Amino acid sequence: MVPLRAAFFDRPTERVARDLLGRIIETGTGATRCRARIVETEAYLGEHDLACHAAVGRTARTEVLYGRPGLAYVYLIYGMYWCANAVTRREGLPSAVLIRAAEPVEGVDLMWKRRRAARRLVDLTSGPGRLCQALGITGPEHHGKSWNQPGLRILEGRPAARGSIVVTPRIGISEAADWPMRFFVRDNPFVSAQAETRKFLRTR
DNA sequence: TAAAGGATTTTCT
DNA sequence: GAAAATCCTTTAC
Repeated sequence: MVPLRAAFFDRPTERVARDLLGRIIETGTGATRCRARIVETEAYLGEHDLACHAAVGRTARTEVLYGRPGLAYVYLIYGMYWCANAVTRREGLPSAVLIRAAEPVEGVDLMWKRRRAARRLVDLTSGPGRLCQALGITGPEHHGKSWNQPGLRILEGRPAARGSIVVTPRIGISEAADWPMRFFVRDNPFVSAQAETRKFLRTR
């Protein structure tokens, strides 16, 4: 399978977020290779977007967001979990897509080992922290690296059909004006079980 | 099923 | 010192 190239990520962030649905995220090589089909993403648009880490400007933490399209922005959340993003748009424009959920397609045994708390299959990769744990993505190992290299890749796969994609408005899940746009595959069981998503699915 | 609280560390006020 | 692009467990209805 073919990895996505930098040009894929050098486009408006919302476009990249939508187009990543159905693509294959891959970690490891040989016996440790794991693959999963991306089913949920979020768009963080830039300094003007209060939901985006780059809203605070250029700091040590946000430096990678200003980097080349196609880099991995990996950060620690709540002191415990890693979250993985793909940097979008040209160098100097700080924006990224958070990969929130995926559907395991290869290396599932290893995912079960890494996700000790998981009881059901959907617990493996339904959420940004869970996904990183299942795939073995960490800041020390992967932050600032390219998504197009052995051991850390996003492959072309087959993009999700347009009719199967749901896009939430920035205002629509919660009242917060700084809520990000969320993109996901309709009715996919791996779409994050986060309360706001469930609420949105019920009321639409 | 839902709501609440704890874990744990970095970042910024 | 508080909040954070989260997850897990416990407790309550």
